[in-house]
Amino acid sequence: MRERQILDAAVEVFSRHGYHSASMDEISEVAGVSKPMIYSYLGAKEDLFAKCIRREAARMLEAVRQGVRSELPPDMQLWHGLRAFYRFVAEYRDSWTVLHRQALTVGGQFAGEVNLLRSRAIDMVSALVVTAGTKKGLGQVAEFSGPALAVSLVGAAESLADWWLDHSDVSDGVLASWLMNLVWMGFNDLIEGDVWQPR
Amino acid sequence: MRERQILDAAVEVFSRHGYHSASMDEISEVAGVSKPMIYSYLGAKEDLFAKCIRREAARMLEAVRQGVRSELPPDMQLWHGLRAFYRFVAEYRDSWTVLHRQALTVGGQFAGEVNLLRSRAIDMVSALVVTAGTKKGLGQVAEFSGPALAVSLVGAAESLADWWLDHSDVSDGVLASWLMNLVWMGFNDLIEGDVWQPR
Amino acid sequence: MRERQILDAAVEVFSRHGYHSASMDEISEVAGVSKPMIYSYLGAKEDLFAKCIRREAARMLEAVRQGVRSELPPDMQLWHGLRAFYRFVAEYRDSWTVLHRQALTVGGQFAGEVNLLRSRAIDMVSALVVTAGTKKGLGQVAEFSGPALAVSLVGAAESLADWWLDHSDVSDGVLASWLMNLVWMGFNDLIEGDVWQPR
Amino acid sequence: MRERQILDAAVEVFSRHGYHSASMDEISEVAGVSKPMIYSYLGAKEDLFAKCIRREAARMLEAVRQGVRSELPPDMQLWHGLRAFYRFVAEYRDSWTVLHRQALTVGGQFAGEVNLLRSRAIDMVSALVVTAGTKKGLGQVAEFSGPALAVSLVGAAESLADWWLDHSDVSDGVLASWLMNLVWMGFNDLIEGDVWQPR
DNA sequence: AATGAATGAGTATTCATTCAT
DNA sequence: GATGAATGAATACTCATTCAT
Repeated sequence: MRERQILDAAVEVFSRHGYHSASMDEISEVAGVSKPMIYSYLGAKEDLFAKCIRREAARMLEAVRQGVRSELPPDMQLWHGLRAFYRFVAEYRDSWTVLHRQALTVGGQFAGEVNLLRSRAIDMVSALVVTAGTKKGLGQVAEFSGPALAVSLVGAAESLADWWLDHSDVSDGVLASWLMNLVWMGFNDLIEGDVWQPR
Repeated sequence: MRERQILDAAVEVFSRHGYHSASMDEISEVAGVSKPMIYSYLGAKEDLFAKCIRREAARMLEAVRQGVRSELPPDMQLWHGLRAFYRFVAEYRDSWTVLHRQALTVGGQFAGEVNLLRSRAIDMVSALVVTAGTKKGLGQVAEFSGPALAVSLVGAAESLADWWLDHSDVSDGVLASWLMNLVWMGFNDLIEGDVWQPR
Repeated sequence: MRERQILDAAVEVFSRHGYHSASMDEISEVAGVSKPMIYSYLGAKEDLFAKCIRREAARMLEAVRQGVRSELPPDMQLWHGLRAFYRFVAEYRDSWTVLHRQALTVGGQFAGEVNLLRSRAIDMVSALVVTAGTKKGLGQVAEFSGPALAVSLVGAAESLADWWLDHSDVSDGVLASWLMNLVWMGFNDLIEGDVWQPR
Repeated sequence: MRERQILDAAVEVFSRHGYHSASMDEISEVAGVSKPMIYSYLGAKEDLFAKCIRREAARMLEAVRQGVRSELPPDMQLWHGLRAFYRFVAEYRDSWTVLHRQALTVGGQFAGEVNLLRSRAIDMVSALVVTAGTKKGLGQVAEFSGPALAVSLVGAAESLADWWLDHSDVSDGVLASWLMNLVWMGFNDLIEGDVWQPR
C-alpha cells in the first residue's frame, strides 16, 4: 500500500538524519512518491513522524511480547523478552534508532508517543517482577518502587542496545545474559561468584 | 563574565528547544546580549553548542567525582556517586537535559563530546566494580564484560533520572538506594527479601 | 522560459548595482519570481552571476562575429566588427555594463570568464592584423607584439564604448571610423591629413 | 601623520579585496590604528575610499606630468608621458589597482573621482594631439573628435597596463613604444614597414 | 488520483558604525 | 585623544507546504 511505502521511507530517512535534518524531499524521493501524496496520506511532517513512531513502537512491543514465554519462570521470561528485544534491534536497526534517538529531539512533542512505548515495556517488566516477588510471598519489591526499578531496567537495556550497535560481535543471548546478571543477580552476587545462567 | 552569561542562556534555550529549534535570536535575548556578541565570544551556533556540552559535561563529572568518597567500600562509593549525580540533575536540570537529550540530535556531530562524558562515567563505574571484584579475589566480573555492565548501569541511572524529572517527590538518597538494590542486589536477592541499605 | 526571465532580471540588477550590492531580493522582484525559484533554476548568487556573464559574453561575441564580413579586406573587417560591437553596446547596455564594469569586482572569481571573452576578442583582432601584415609580406607587426597591440586596441574600443554611453549622439559607424583612424592610420597620418574612410 | 598612515593602509586593503570585500577591521589592523580613529580622521567607508582615490589620482597625474618634457616634439612628449605612466603603475601597483579596477565597482558612486582623473589625462593627450595638428596647419583632427581619440588612447594605455601586470618582463620604454606604434603610426603604416622609434 | 512548479516565512551570519570609558 | 566593546540592520539561503493542472 502507498501508506506503508511512505512510512518505510520515512523511518529510513528519519533514522539517518534525525527529525529536523530529514527533508520531506528526501523522504518523497526514497518513497518513490511525490510530496503532495505524502501530505495527502499522512499529513504534515510532524504527523508523519508521529505515525512512524507509533508504528515502530507497536512493532517492537509485539516482537517482545511474542518473545516472552509465559509458561516459564519469571527470570526465564525476562531473559527471553530481552533476547527478543535485542533481536528486534538487530533486525530493525532503523526502527530502533528512530525510537530511541530521534524521538527525543523534537522538544518533547513526541515524548508522549515514546513514553507510551516505554510505559508498556515497563509494565511488562513490572508485572514480571511483581509476579516473581509475590510468588515468593514478598510484596516488598513494589515498595522499592517497582516502576522505578522497571524504568531502570528498561534504561539499562536500551543503553546496552546502543552499545551493541558498535560492538555487534556478540549474540543476543549473551547480551541478554549479561543484563540478567546485572539486574537479577546484582554486583554483590557477581562478586561472590554467583552468576545467573539460562536453564 | 560575558562568556558565562551567554553560555548560561544558551544552555537554557538549547535545553528548552533542542539544537535545531533553538534560535540564536532567542539565545541572545535570554542572554541580554546582542547576537554579534555571541559570535564574537563563542563562535557560530555549532561551536556554541559544543561549548555548552563541554562545560556541562565537565561540571557534571566534577560534581560526581566530588561525591564519591574513595575511602569507603565500593558499594558506598557507588551510592554516593549516584546521589551526587542525582543532586546534580536536580540542581542543573537544564544541563542534564542538554547533555542527555539534545546532544544526540545533531547528526552525531557531538556524539563525540557526549560519548566522552559517558565513557568517563563508565570508567568510574568500571573501576569500582572491578575493584570490588578483585578484592574478593574474583576476576569473573570482567568476563561478564565489565564495560557492558557499566554501560547498562549508566543507562539505568540516566533513565531513572529522566523518570525522576516527572516524579520529583523522592529524595536523591532514596533514588540512589533504589538503583543500588537493582544493580547491587539484583532482583533475585530482592525477591528473597535481601535488600541493600547504606551503612 | 523561467530561466531566461531570471537571467534577464539578474543582468539588469547586477548592471545597476554591481555584484555585491545587488540583492537576491531585488533580482527576484524584478524577475517577478520568488527567490527559491532563482536558487532552484540557477543556483546561488555566485553561480547566477557567472551564468549572466557567460550568457552575455556569448551574445556579444556572436554579435561581433556576425558583424565581421570575412570576404572584405582586413581594414573593412575591423571596421565592421567595431560597428557590430558598438551596436551591441547600444542595444544591450546592461550586458555591456555587467561585462565591462561589474565582472571585475568579484575578487578575480570571475576574471576567468571575462578574460576568456577578452581573449576571444583579442584573438579576432590579432588574426586580422596578422593577416593584413602577411598579405603585405611583412611579419613585422607580430614582432611589435601582436598580442599587446590587440590588447591595446580592445582597451581603446572598450574605453570609447564607455565614453559613448555619455555621448550617445554619434552613430556607431562614426564611432568605428574614429577608432579606425586611431589604430589604422595613427596620429601621424592624421596630422598629415591622411584619413581612413570606409570604402 | 595619522591620516597618511591610514590612507596607505586603506589603499593596500582596497587594492587587495576591492571596495565591498575590504573590511574596516582589516584596514584598521593594517594601519595599526583603532577603528574609531579612522572614522574620526577620514569619515565613513565611502569617504575613505573617495579620499584614497583622490590621493592616488593626484599622485599619478603628478608623476605623468613630471615625465612629460614640454620642450620636445609632441610624439616624444607622448612617449615620455606613457613611460612615466608605466613607471608609476609598476612602482605603485596598489594605487593603479584601486584606481583602475576597484573604483568602478561602487555603482558609479565614485565614477566622478575617477572620471576626473581620466579627463585630466585625456586633456593632456588632447592638448598634445591638437598642438601637433595645428603645428602642421591642420585643424582636421578636431573633426575626428580629439576627445574621443584621447579617450581611446587612454583606454589603450590602461588596458596595456593591465596586461603588463601579468607580463612584467618588458621595460616601460618598450611598452610605451608599442603603444606609440599603435596610436602614432597606426596599423597601416606598420603593415607598410613604417615604424615609430624614439629619437 | 497525482504532480511539477511555486512560495512564504524563517534563520544564521556579517559589518559598518558608535558609545562608554 | 584613543579604544575596546557593543549593536542595528541587512542578506543569502532553505524547506515545509500548497496550488494549478
